[in-house]
Amino acid sequence: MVDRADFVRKTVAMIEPIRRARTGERREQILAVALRLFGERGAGNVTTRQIAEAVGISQPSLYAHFASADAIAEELCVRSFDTLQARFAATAAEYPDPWQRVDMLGRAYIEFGIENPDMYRIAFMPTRESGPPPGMTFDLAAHDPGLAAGLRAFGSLRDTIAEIRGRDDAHVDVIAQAIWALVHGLTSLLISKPYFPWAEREALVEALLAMARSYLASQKAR
Amino acid sequence: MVDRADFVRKTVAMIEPIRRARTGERREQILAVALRLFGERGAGNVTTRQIAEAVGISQPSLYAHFASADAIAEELCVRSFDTLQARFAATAAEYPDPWQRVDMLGRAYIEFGIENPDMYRIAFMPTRESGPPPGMTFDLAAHDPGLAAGLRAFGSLRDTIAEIRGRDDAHVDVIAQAIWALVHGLTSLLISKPYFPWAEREALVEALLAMARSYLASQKAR
DNA sequence: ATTGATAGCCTATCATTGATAGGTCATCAC
DNA sequence: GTGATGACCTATCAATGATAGGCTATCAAT
Repeated sequence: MVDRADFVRKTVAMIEPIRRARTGERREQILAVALRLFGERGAGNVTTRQIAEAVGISQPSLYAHFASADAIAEELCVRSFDTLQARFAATAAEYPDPWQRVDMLGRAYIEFGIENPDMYRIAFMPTRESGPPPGMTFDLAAHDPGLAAGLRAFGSLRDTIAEIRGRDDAHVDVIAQAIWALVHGLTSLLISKPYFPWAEREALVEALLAMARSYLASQKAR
Repeated sequence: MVDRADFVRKTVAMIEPIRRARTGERREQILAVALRLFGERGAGNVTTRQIAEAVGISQPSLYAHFASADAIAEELCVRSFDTLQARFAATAAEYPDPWQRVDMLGRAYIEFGIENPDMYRIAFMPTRESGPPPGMTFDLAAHDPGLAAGLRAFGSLRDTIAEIRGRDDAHVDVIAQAIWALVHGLTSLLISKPYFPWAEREALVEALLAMARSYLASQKAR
């Protein structure tokens, strides 16, 4: 199987004139191919050899462009979450009412996760626990780019909660993190258990966001 | 490294009289060792050779007791969730008031996840999406024992919601699943992002459960 | 045009991993 | 005893991520 693919690649290389990709060009090509394969077979079922074959280069050549196999997934993940951030920014701009905005941010988040299950999985459902080695609690982002990208998006939610609760409220972080947990919970379950007999998705989303709303409302009344 | 461990095992085997474990005995021993190693290094960082070495047998011998490496983790996972079910049953018996019971079930769930991060990860944060092959939507449990075990526990929550909302309320499933998503969200995030600057855990738990409570209360008032 | 450096690519090869094949032998029921 | 069972072993696979070391297309500076 691999030998045959390798044979094809070599044969093509003999017939076609040798053309090398320009700096950065091949790198983008690898990312594009990897993204496609991730979508087709799931991120966990794609090997470096499959990527290399699809690109048309040898497997070790990948390492000239990326430090490791994970680095490829990581970069795709960061880029993917940058689009979430953009979506959040657009949503925030569209809904001046912070109450409505929280709702729409939550929906955008869940939607993003469902549309990009592989990227979401890499960022927030890692196999191994991520994070810096013990004793290094600073610079978390450098050790978990996926988290860093996700959190830039998370900022929009936190700002909106601050707008509702007042910027000085020490509870803002608690509420923002709780709402994050809430939307993450549904998103990750829908991704990891697609065959579960779920209730209608819209009803679930609405119920969860209603929980957040009624909590915020009850807190406001105090 | 492996050679040395192998040498030690062989030497011991030469000195000690050959003693074979009785049927079922070795199997339990393997599970116990695997559980310990999972806790020490994380479930994803334990290899079959490490387990075999710790048990004192050769790596292929594991396959006389388990069909695959995953099967070991799977069995531990099922057993682990059976303890959650027991905990749920005890909690349900202790709190006759369904409102209070929902609260305590949620707390028990989160606690369980934090105390058994590896088992929780295996059951609800799989690397690949679980489920039956396309076209086979029945008998989900047989294809995902971890989920099956978890859902037996989930039943307690659903029953409690039914007690609050009335058994005929079609919304019971939506609410129960939403609350499940809610507690799962916090649990999985605390497990996968332990280094994140979380707010105080108790405040987060309380905020999330308060969200569920105020939603249930607002629904009741209608 | 020549040259030197950069970088893209290759072949060969590792170590590690989960898993299988086939044989040996302790144990136990009869 | 004796045969069946099954626990165990050695040898060996194929697949995977990764590294070592060499070749050469490309391009800027001379």
